[in-house]
Amino acid sequence: MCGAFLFFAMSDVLNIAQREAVECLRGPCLVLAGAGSGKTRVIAHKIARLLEIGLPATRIAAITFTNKAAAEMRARTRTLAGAQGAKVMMCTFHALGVRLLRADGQALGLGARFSILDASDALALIRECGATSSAALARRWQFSISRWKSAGLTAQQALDAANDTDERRAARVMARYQERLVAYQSVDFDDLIALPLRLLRAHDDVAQKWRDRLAYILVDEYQDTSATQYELLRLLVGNAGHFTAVGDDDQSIYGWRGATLDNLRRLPEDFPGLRVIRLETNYRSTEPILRAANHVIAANPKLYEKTLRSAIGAGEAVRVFACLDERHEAAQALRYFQQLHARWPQLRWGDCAILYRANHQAKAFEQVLRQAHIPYRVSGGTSFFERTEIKDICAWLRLWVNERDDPAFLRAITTPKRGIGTHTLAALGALAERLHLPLLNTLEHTALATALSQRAIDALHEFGRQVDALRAGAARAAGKVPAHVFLHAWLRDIGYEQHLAATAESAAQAQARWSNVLDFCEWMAARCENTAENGNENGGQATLLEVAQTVSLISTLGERQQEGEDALTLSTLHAAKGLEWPHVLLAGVTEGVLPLRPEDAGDTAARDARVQEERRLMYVGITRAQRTLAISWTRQRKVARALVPARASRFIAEMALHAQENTATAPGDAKKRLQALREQLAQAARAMQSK
DNA sequence: AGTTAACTCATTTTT
DNA sequence: TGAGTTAACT
Repeated sequence: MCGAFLFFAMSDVLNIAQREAVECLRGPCLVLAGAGSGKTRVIAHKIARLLEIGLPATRIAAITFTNKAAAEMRARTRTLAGAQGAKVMMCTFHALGVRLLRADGQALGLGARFSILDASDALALIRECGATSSAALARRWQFSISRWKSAGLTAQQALDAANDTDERRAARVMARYQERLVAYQSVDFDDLIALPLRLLRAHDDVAQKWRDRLAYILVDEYQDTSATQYELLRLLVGNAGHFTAVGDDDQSIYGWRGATLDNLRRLPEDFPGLRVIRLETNYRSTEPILRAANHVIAANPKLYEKTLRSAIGAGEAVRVFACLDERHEAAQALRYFQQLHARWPQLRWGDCAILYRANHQAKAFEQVLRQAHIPYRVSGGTSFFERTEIKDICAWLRLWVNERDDPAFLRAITTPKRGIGTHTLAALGALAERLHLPLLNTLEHTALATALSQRAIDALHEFGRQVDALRAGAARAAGKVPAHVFLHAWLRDIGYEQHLAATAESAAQAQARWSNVLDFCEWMAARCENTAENGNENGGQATLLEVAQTVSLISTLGERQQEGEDALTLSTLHAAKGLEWPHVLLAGVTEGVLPLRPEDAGDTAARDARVQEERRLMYVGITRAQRTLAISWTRQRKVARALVPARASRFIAEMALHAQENTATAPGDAKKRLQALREQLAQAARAMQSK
């Protein structure tokens, strides 16, 4: 029985609900896809089906939240539908926004060659506009500005609506920030949603054009959409509403970033013809794990009734560890995984994960794992594109694309160092301001001769020449010279490797950074080669340019080195969404940690909302586990600097483990079950091979 | 420009 | 408590 189910799960045969979701090809469709219920499979099959009934690939769009998800979807679709599948537009909401703005931003006064500021670029600019040295204050402003923008407010409207001096100050910072963005022809992440929305609202012809172009839209992780994204979506699908939204209200964990379950609530009202299809068969986890998950989430109010059923069947009971403190917890965790390993020698560390609420909780685990020589990797951390060397290169690319990007200019002109200091830049800045010109266009101005030494002027001219070389070289190279050859030549020209050698703290660091730069070039070159097939009409000519224009939207370079590596994963619950492991330990399931300080939230309603989202976080954590799940909590927790007594999270009680836990299966028994499970897996694998 | 000393802030972070 | 960042000094 189990073997049959596993075989079924692994093959690409759809179950009844999945088939229903795939065949619902006209009008609005909501697929409520529980954890592990095969939603990516459904999306890929649905795209294949749409192509099959004759919809051109270029008229289908599949929208995701992460580039990783988009890449995964593309791979799955390509497998199913071949080259046609690869031509479907699969991108993030933000990348879609970029396309809309590049094509039609003119209507808003935005040229096609705008720069995209990532979160840290934007923060730096905001800080400058507010003339503050406090990072915390700047971050608060950024948060306020982000909220206002997402609500579609202008700086003036924000100022009018401001209630206190703090808000008024933030609104004034926003006004300056917006002016600078316009001057620099730059947009931030929020603009990538807010501006396309404004565009489509204000220009019906543009909206109509895109509605005609995008005949069918699929949205993944629909529960994570914000109000703005929903509005954009509504304008794009129009009244006919040929779309599929795939999501799970129980896995909505990004409320603090503007995601709202209202979008799920409103869907049946806004689209009366909505078909709602539930995927409730879970192909990932054993019964005890899903029972725990179902029990926990049952404590939340229901938006859509849904219960996960395991296709895998019986398994080991969920285990709970009470620990004294974080160190003890780490020691227990280590012992637990070592025992698993002893019981099951073939266990790979890559099959194991420790999940927790906040990043700092990783530390204790890292310590014990390092001591025990167990390989591990911590998910998250500084993303590839946040690294200085990559941001340096990106500054040059931004400047190449957009000559008005002064922040990029300032970064590029000082990396590598070329004897241009604050004095020279101040003179340049003053002149640029007087002439209302971008910094790049004042380099050659004769007026500089009076203020600066010949040496400084020569340095400026040399920089200008290098930027021109990048431009001209890129134009000539387009389509002829492979992108990486061109990029390497250019890096040599600006002497970037020497710059790294001169600025790094050690030779090893310089080497590591240089290899990151080379990886980055390789990555861009690879993107150039397949830009054409990613639903891009004007492929060929300007591809390196296009890649350069969108690098800000990417945070990771993809998993390459991890392939051969067998390491245990340490991850936050947020970062674990969408992933799965055979063996999972949920750590720090302590009241006050998960749920995290519910008493901090304002009134009762806010507190309830907080606990509900934390409960969904717990639910996400539980449903990451395939075979075994363990939970640990500590009798102490840190508040500020002090340790205070703590108790088990309310979520542990809600899991209703008593029956399973107290009659915990004897070790021998558990061993047998695990053995049986493994045999079933092997059987299923054999069955697939022989097929 | 580089180094040290003080200061700040601590939840999650797809783009 | 401790890391990470900034500011000031050399």
